[in-house]
Amino acid sequence: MAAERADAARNREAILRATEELLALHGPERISLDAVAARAGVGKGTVFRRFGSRTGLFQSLLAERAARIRAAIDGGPPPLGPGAPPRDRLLAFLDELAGLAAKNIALIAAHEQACAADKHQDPTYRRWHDHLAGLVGQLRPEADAEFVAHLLLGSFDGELVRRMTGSGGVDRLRAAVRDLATTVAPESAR
Amino acid sequence: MAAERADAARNREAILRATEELLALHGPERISLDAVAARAGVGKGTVFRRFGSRTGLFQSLLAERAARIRAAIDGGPPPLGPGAPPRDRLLAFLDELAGLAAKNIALIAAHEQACAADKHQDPTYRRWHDHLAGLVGQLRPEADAEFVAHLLLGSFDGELVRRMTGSGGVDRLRAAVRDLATTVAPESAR
Amino acid sequence: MAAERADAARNREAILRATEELLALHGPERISLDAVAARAGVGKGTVFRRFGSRTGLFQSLLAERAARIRAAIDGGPPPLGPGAPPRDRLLAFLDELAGLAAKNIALIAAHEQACAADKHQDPTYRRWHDHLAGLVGQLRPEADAEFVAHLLLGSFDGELVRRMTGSGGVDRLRAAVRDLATTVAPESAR
Amino acid sequence: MAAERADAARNREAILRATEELLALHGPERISLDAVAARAGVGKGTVFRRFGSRTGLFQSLLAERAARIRAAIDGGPPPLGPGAPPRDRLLAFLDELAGLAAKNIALIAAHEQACAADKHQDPTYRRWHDHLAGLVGQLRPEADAEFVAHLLLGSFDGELVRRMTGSGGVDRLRAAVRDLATTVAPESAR
DNA sequence: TCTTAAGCGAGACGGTACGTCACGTCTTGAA
DNA sequence: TTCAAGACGTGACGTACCGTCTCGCTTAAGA
Repeated sequence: MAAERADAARNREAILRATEELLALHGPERISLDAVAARAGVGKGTVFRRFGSRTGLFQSLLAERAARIRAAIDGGPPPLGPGAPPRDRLLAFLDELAGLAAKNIALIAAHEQACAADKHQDPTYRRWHDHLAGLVGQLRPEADAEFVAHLLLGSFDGELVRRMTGSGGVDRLRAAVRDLATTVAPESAR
Repeated sequence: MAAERADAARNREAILRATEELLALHGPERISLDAVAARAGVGKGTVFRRFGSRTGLFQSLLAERAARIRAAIDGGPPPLGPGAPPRDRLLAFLDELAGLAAKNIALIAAHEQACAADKHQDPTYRRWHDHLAGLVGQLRPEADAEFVAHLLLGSFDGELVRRMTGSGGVDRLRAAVRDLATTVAPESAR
Repeated sequence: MAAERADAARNREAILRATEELLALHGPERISLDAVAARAGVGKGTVFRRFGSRTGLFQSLLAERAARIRAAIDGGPPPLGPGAPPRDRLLAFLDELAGLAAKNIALIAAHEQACAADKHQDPTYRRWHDHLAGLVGQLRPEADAEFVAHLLLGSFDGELVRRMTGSGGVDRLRAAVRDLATTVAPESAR
Repeated sequence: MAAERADAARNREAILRATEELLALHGPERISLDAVAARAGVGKGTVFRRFGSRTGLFQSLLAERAARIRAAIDGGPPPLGPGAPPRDRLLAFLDELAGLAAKNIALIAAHEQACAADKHQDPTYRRWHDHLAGLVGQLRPEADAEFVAHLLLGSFDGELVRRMTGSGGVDRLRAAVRDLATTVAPESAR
């Protein structure tokens, strides 16, 4: 795999930035890829070459936003990173996701509508899910960890996040998620 | 309000049946309303006259499928209906939903993609949510009942249900939901 | 065949007018159907619904421009219409075409590039060709009338017309065509 | 001007041969330069470096096919070459073109669609046209030789040639062209 | 039973956004 | 350092499908 060409990288960046700006301006709805291309100053074909489809574009953008969390989980310091007890990691991770979701409501919403049925195929979602399932498996071996992990991630559904932060701010979301995690993994566990 | 004309009722029925058949045949993806209209043997305008939009069509279909549950909740015998302790009602309700979801995966998926951001506006969803939130509020007054109710309903996300029933059958889903409910509302509660 | 809907007719007209205007403004090259749609104030889908393709659009426009000639040939007064001797009809027809071509260079050029290999399928071209072939067949029964008719229509090739009228005006084209016709059908014939 | 490098010449040849083969295989339509490059076993950039554009490629191929005629006209033996009376040269030249066209229908068609509006700029076409115009000018000084020459070349339009040879074989085309030439330049002339 | 108008059915229509295609360019690596 | 390979940028094209609109017909209520 050769390195990405310089112009390709530049355009990739421009497209992602344009998408962000449009999300900020118009909300998640009806952001046409034509508009993205126009704002990025590239042709529409370029958008499709780079990202394959509407789905791919939003997946890439989400992956970018989530890169920091990903790094922290894989090799960062505890409690997010490896080394801390599972319960602490779980709480820290969900708290981190809550913060991310609250700051990226529009992106999350757009991502959801674009990815639709492929939600479970999205690399970022899978990573989060696998991480969660691993922790839940440790904390509650008798539970259906895969199922519980999906449900926990349901906390960051776009519409739900909008409602929660709309009345109560990010703190309401954080508290609710924390309470949920505490229920799933009571202090007695580990 | 005059009674629905005989032909109108007949067409309404034909459209719902055609939608079901297409869902069964092709899965939830890409069922165009043109196809629905064609299979129902009616014009496309009729579909929109009856159901308003793609969203409305799937909402109506879901409402139809959920009618039995609705009746049971509102006035049926315990434990689903009024009268039983909240914890029993919760478990019974979620179990009922699991059965419904497992039998209507394609419809659920189509409903999700059609309703997208309006999910929380759907009458059936709202009814389920309000019912759940009420029960959760009784069982765990300190929790964010609204939030928890949404999370619980996340169990019946189309893609998730497909995965669960795909490996483990409806029993896996039922067990997981039951376990979840038990966690949220431990026997000690009430 | 039901009558064309009122709005459809209005849009059809708007699209044709927009095409004309763009042809007049930018010449025959690179008139995108997006631009046509935008100028006509309709969606692109409408253009394609009405005219099927780029080819169909220009064919329709040409047919419109040629309608007068068509009517004159089919039922107008001599020498263009029926009744006059073939030689007179031939001369009159070619003269008429020369005038039409000179006034519609941009359209002709666009039509050519759009229709490309389908040139012989175009209804207007076919009508002209058949008319010419009929006359030639009468005037010179020994000749390959079909072939000659195509050749004569070659006089109105966009690029050629541009060159002829560019240096010599429409009169040069008219004279050359007349001379050609005289050669093909000398006065002695009929 | 340095001699063409050996590999460059080899590539040039490979590209022309690949183009011919694709023309023979798929007809004139939709031969993409990507396909040409792939079949020639070279990169697409090489095609463009050698021939400049799609237009240039087909022009070069046509020029190659027409090289024999070109040599015969410029310095070959009569009646094609210099020395014969204009009328004989005209007839011989058109007959030669008819043979060439009949054998290269696909190329001619591809050439036309590629060159489109630039038809008159093509070196081969210009050479033919100038040659014809010269002869016509001698035979019929009173005629618009430039115009007539273009018209005569219209005999070798791809679609027309296809039709003529399709029903009647190359002989029909030859006869029609000969008859045409006889009309333009009757025996009495010169 | 016949008339009539209100509602309904059918599908043509308008529009938006998507993804494709193939041309011509340009960067990168190899000779 | 020059040239080949092919990844890249581009934007027009045609398509799919949603929701609207019009027109002709059916139904049901009144005479």
